Amino acid sequence: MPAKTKHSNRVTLDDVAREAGVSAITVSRCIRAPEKVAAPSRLRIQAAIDRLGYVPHMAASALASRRTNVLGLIVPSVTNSVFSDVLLGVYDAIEATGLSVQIANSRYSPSEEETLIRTFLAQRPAGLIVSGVDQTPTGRALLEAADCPVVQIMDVTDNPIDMLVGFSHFDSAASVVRHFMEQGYRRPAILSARMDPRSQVRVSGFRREAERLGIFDPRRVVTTQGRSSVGTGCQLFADLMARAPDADCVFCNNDDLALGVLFEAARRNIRVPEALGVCGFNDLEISAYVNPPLTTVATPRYRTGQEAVRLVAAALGPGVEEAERHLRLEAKLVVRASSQPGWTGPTAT
Amino acid sequence: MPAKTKHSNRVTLDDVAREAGVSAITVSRCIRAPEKVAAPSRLRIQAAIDRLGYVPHMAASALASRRTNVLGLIVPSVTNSVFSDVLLGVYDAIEATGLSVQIANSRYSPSEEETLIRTFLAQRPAGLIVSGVDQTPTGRALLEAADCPVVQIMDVTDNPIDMLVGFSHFDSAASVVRHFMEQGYRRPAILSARMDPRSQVRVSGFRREAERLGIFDPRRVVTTQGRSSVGTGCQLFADLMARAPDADCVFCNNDDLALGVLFEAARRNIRVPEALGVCGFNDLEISAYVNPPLTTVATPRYRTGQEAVRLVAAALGPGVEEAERHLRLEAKLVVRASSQPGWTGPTAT
DNA sequence: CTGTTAGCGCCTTCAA
DNA sequence: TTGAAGGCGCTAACAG
Repeated sequence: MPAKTKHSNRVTLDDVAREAGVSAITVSRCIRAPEKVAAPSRLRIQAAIDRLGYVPHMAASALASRRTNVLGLIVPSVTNSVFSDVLLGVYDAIEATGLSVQIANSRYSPSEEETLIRTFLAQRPAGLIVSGVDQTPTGRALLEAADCPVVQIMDVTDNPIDMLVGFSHFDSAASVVRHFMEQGYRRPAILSARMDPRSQVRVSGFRREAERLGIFDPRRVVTTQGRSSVGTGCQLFADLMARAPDADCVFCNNDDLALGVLFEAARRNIRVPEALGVCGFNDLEISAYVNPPLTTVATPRYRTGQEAVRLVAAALGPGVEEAERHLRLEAKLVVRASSQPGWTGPTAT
Repeated sequence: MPAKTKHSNRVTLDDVAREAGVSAITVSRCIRAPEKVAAPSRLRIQAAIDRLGYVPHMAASALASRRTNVLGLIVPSVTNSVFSDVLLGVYDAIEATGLSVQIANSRYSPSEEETLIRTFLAQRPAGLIVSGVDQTPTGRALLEAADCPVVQIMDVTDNPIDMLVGFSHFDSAASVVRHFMEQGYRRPAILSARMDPRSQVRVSGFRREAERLGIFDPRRVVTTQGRSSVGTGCQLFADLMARAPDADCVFCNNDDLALGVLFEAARRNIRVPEALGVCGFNDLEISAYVNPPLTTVATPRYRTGQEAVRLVAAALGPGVEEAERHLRLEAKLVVRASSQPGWTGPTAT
């Protein structure tokens, strides 16, 4: 039998095997489970690997073993710091698992998300993490049929696809309204950009609670389709002042917007929190340092990423208890000066 | 509902072929180059694919064709907005290419980066984008030996590995010193956190230019190993005030730090820009909106991501002209109120 | 335009 | 502890 002709100059398992004087499968074992290979062989193999600069071929490995170590992660945005914090949690948690993350960006588009779900599934991922609970029907069906663990994150729902790590946007928004009320504010406004499903839920949470307390006024709801940013916050606040100058406090659907409101209010010499209470959403790092420090809702973004990975890893292992599959985290109101009229001026932190 | 499924009931190309009454290779062609398949067959195949819910197996495809469509991207941080903007550019540019991005996070560690280079190479990526030009010798050797296009981004060097898209950190920093000088400041300070290679170059750019102009004072160089953040900016500024209260302007190695300085200065009733000129680096979105608006160096992050992908795509196609392989972008000083003593108070934007 | 023949590089199974 | 045989699902290179 003629020697197999090699069409590429790649170093393969066979090359290493020959170099080490063992068979290919032994090299394979030596890489995946070194303890199952005798020490002498192991040493020779390792030496051969180093000498030849062997790098395993993942695709071949995936094909033969029918599994990949790819954890797919679909987020609506890579720039939004909300999701970059989730990423951080994911990356930190992934280390212990031997999995590798692959991020995809749906740009807040359900149909793009569906395409990405397809793409990921084509790679037979070890697991999949998707953002939110509002997949398209087809996307949902694909995920339900997927033979890998699936985790929905950043929101809660009554009928998750598989596993879930999230918190209630509705409740968070409602708690902000109550906080304003407790601080003595009576004419709350809400500012919101890009109306993705979770933003919408926050808006309705705000509305419901305000209605319940008898302090809702539709004039004080200002939204835009544009993406959320500090600049948008300035703009929306200007719009609000034009439409409903009587507003005495404002819930911004995220911290970017709230920061914009703070800066714009400063320019207009509107005193926060005396003349205007401000509350954001997410608790970005900067929010604690602006003047006045921003009251906001701290969302468990890092932890969400971490836990999602943990759930996938657990599902890949022996068995998961049903109780573990749905993790409802808490988003906590962090009260700072921007919503406390009793505040007395800038102080060093 | 998920997991634990027996792994033999996958729909394969053969299943589709049988269903459509053609051979597997025809189905394969129909997916990759529909125009090379007769219309009737194509219709039957498409119908079969839909009926069976066929999803191609990437690993098998990669193995057989000896190529993947994975573009590996190694960044030192996923949360740093500098890199998330690069990501945005990458994602926007990738669409036209049919490639798929895979991000890895080196956490500013050269050795982690080396590991990631190995991991990526194991997947036979279509291309690789790495941050900076300071890979470990081994990492560099791996990349030089890689049989795929490699792009270094966010910095410049005389001997790039392969292709490059970046700008000069040294020159940028020097231009900031000159700007301060022109505005009448004479005792410049520099604040810097996490001393990654690019930050270091900026510090030396600042130092050299200040020395050249005869206004350098080592007391006014304040650095820390911690990661850069708004809080760190507050802290470093406090340190500076303790060490060298005579400083009349400060170059912050990035906008996070500068924002912290602005907020901390406000708390200390230090007037910017009259008593203190402030300049940041990167031009984050928020910097234009704070009070006073922040002078900073606008770095071409989005474009860097875009161009890097374009270079890879071009290298994958027919032929690239040598001239195209090294792209030196420009980082531009954006002068705003925080460094212009002539500024007269807050104004709406 | 379509099919046949061979692998791609690795891992599973089973035997030694 | 190690090895031999076979195949994972797909595609390059040729025929037809």
